Amino acid sequence: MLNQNVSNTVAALPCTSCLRHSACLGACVQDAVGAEGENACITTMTLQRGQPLFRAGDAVDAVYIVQSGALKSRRHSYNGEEEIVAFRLPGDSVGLDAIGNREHGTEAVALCSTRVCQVPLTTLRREVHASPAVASHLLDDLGREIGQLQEHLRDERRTAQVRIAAFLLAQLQRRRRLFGAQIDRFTLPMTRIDVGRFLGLATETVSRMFTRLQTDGVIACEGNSVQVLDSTMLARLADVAESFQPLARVA
Amino acid sequence: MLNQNVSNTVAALPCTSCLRHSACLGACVQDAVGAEGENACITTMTLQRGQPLFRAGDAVDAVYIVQSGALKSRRHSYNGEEEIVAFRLPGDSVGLDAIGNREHGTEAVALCSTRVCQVPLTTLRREVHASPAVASHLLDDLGREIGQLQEHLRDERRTAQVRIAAFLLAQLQRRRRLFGAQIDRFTLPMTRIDVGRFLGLATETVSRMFTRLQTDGVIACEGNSVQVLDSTMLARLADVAESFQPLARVA
DNA sequence: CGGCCAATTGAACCCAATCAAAGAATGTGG
DNA sequence: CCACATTCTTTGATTGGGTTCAATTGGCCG
Repeated sequence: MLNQNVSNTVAALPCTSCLRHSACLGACVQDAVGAEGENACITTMTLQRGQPLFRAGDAVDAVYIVQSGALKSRRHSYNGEEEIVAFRLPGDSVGLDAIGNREHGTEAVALCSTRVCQVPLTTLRREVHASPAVASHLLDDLGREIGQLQEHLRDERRTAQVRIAAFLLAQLQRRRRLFGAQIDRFTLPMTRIDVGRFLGLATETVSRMFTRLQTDGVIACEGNSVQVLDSTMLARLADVAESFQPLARVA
Repeated sequence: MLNQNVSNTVAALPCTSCLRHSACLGACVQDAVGAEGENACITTMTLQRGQPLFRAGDAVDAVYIVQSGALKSRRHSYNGEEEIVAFRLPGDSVGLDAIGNREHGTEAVALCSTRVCQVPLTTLRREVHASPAVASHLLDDLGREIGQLQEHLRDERRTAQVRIAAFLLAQLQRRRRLFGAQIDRFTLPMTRIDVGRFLGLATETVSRMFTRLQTDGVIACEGNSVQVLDSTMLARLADVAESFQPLARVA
């Protein structure tokens, strides 16, 4: 969509200009480092659509935080097909999944014009020891990463419609957390193809589920802009849809 | 199977008696703490089959390392069905997925008589700051946790037979890494039901795939003891089975 | 022995993948 | 600015793999 010719700029912008400052690992590191080390620590860069932040096999030398835009973390299966492991939205850390490794196992690609904040790994490792706040923040982000993956595993047993509903809700919930507005109307930064490769569904199935949700009056969408008309029904589809039975809790 | 009446014993055994000492996070912490704090730091406990190490909702106050036996990390879906997130084998950390949270989101249950080593979270957090080795080890274990979850996500697109083959290989490879023997013959600590709830398959499908692998001469199994007859074929089923096509690598 | 649980096998059904094709949207080059 | 190319999206028809339902066997334990 917005495919301006923005080059891969690296600037020493102050991280304090970031909207997500309070919840940002990078900002936390910067506070620990102190103002004097500002320029040596945090840098920002802008990626255009399709541009990789890092590739699989690249050395792990930094962690990134999304300031605006969106990325997908992906890898390729043995037959060469794209598998999307996670979408990275503003406030998310990128590259944490390679911590403990020398090389990245996945690659991160911008879905649209995207600004990220870079924290060198040497700085991060140093501050983990120096600052309890940084260590705590890092563990929080890692825990979030694990939690999201575990949540994603739920999809294994779900039907296509439930997966789509849960996916939309996840997008909603995360956006609700980040901002405080635009709850019922937002724009998906990823294509239907991306959604399919994230959820393990064929593109056609994704499309069909979107149209079904539309005909059922749950959502209205035009292209990638989605409006939630009946959030109650959407939540019911995502959660309770599986438990219309008396639901006896297992001991 | 082996369901002796072993009670939940807590003893101050020295961690050095553990076979997996070199690769164990707990041992690493103990080295950092020093010998004098030995008794106050690391304790071991034995669980019998079905006994929980911790439950969902429990306060996160320790991390555990499996010394012998096996556990499953599970939770319950909205309709009350068991979802198995991971199996924990000797050398694995248990409870790391809740780091960054106050409460456990999953519960860990022993699959058989199991001995685990307990590292209090206060000790761990303290040593993360004090010892670079502990910090590095912790990040390694967290990275492994994330890597396993990402690997598990592959299953989404795979057929039942490929899932089972990959599952057996994962068990094999991990056991091969841990010990140095029993490569082609081993005993699965989990039931077919557990395998199904881990892989997102019906129990009947798991059973069918096992019998198919048997009739194809890939494995021979009697109960939970599995013997791999044709490891090449097993690996081909798990990996290459998806790419009998000319396989054009995506750019 | 009877009850319980795990495992196995068969038959019918169902959801999602696949194949096929056309339309919409976006970007490119003349 | 328009024609063309490419990618994305949508819809229909068909197929297939896995679930579901159902029945049977075998082991373990009270």
